Amino acid sequence: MLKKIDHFDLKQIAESGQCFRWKQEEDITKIVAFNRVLRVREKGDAFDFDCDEKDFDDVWADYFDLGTDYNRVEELVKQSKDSHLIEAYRQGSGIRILRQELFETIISYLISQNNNIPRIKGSLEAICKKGGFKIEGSNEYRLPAPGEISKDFFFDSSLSLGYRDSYLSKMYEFLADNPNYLDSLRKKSYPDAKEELRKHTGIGPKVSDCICLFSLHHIAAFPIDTHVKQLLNKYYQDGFNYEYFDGFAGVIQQYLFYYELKNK
DNA sequence: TCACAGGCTAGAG
DNA sequence: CTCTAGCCTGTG
Repeated sequence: MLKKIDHFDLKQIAESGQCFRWKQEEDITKIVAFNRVLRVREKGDAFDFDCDEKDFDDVWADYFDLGTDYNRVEELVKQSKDSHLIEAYRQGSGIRILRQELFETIISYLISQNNNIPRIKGSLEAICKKGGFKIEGSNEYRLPAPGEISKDFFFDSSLSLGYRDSYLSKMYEFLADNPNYLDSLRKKSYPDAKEELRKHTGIGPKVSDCICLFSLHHIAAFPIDTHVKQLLNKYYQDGFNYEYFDGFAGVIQQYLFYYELKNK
């Protein structure tokens, strides 16, 4: 089905560092999420999604954050008189903050610490394959759920997790014992969710913010990793005006982050 | 060889 | 409270 979507650029989103299970296959972007596989192809000024209307409305519209008014973000950026941000926005205005599945996001960002993107993707892929749960009608595997794996599952050097293996092991065990935990997280405010997530071994301020932003959609979250830290020192020596972007700081962070990586 | 990669923990001060 | 060594592993 064909859809026109504003502020939507597949390449920019794929390279914005939110998602580790998007794959580029020639002119098709293959998205693995919610235990499904979605193929998208650009067609002129529209996008061709290989799903029906109902699937799109039920699952993907929310995933792509179509309910958020990115025109308002655009106005905010343009009125900011922040020349660096305006340039960053010019190059990354097609970025959206995805609403990703909570469990998978927690696992992904536990792996992400002190790590690089290819290795993060490789670890996730290896975990999914080792789990062995194939997604119907595709060659992709879904992430095994808590309770579906053995106790020593992650202590396996072929997964390339390094010291993060015990973090994942603990998280899986915890969630298997606390089946309502994720729902309770979804109901919390941004500060409460951030604090709650930090109680787990392996989740510090940055990882917690990433989960809040890229899954729970707390747009005020502003994850500070090594690149954002550098960019803040470089362009915002007098301090970054978080108040001005109140409620949208996370989107702004994405524009700045994307620009920084792209022009390095 | 060595730093560093989308940080965090644990322990010292 | 703040500060930082050490941590798995792959890459250039």
